[in-house]
Amino acid sequence: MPTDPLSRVFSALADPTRRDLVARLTLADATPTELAEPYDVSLQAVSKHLRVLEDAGLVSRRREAQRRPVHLEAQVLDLMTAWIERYRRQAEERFARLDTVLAAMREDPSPGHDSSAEPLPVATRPAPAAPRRRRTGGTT
Amino acid sequence: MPTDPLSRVFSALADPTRRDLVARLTLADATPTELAEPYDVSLQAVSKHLRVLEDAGLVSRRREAQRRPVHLEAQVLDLMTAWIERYRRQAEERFARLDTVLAAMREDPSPGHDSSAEPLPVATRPAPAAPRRRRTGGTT
DNA sequence: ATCGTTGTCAACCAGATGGTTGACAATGGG
DNA sequence: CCCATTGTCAACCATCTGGTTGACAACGAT
Repeated sequence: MPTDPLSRVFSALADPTRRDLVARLTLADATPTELAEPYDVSLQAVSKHLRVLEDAGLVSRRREAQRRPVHLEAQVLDLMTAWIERYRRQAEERFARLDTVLAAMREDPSPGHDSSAEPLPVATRPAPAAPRRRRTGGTT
Repeated sequence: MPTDPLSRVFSALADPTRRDLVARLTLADATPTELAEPYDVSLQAVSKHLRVLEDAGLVSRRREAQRRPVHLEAQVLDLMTAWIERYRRQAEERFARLDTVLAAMREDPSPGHDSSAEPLPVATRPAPAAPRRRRTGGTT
């Protein structure tokens, strides 16, 4: 229930219909009936989808006579972009670091370290708690 | 089942534990046991999470003695970024267009329009109350 | 005042999801 | 050869999800 915001956004966009709704709402606000028109499901179903999007902060609804136009709140997308980019970048850096280490090893092959043959001590270190023993690693 | 790739990726990242797994894997490959260590769930549960991530193409597993190191495949993140950015940009363009229209209206207040107080006729048009037919039953 | 249109709420159902425990496959160390 | 370690598979369970239908709330029109 009190699912964190990021989970809600990802979850909201994990459905093709909801992604399509978002896509269409980038073009213009629209009412539930209009939004439902192209799909082969009941208006109620679409209403539920809209609720999910609203709970995720992706859309807002205002009241306007009988209709309730839905409006896209695109800023929330930035939340995801931020997360994704952060870790994509981090993954890239890891590769860069790994290259560096490999290069260094090639130049100075002094593996005087414990025989534990940790091949990529910097970039590959997994977790601190585990009985790290050796990591019979392939040199990739 | 044959859920589309994008849905699988979004869905995979809609879980905090799985996002954390991804985050940690940006730092280094790791085995399931190592990955499971910080969480308060069984190894089997983590194994399931990893399967979800694998099905989404976010990680790969290789075999290495008894262990199965998990490796992050960060490219897949680009899939999401592409989707998000596309529609974020589209939403922005819509705002830009809207500004243009508003500016034009200010310069050339060609009124005559019914006083229907539709403040944003172009970009916001939720539709002219068209006699949209009801969603007659199933298009099997 | 009543009716038609629009949309939400409620109850219900089938299937997916996340967790559990127990069994067992795979592999290297003794 | 046997066993300990590592991880997956299988069955089971509770909950969430997306869909349905039916009722009804809100509002404008007549």
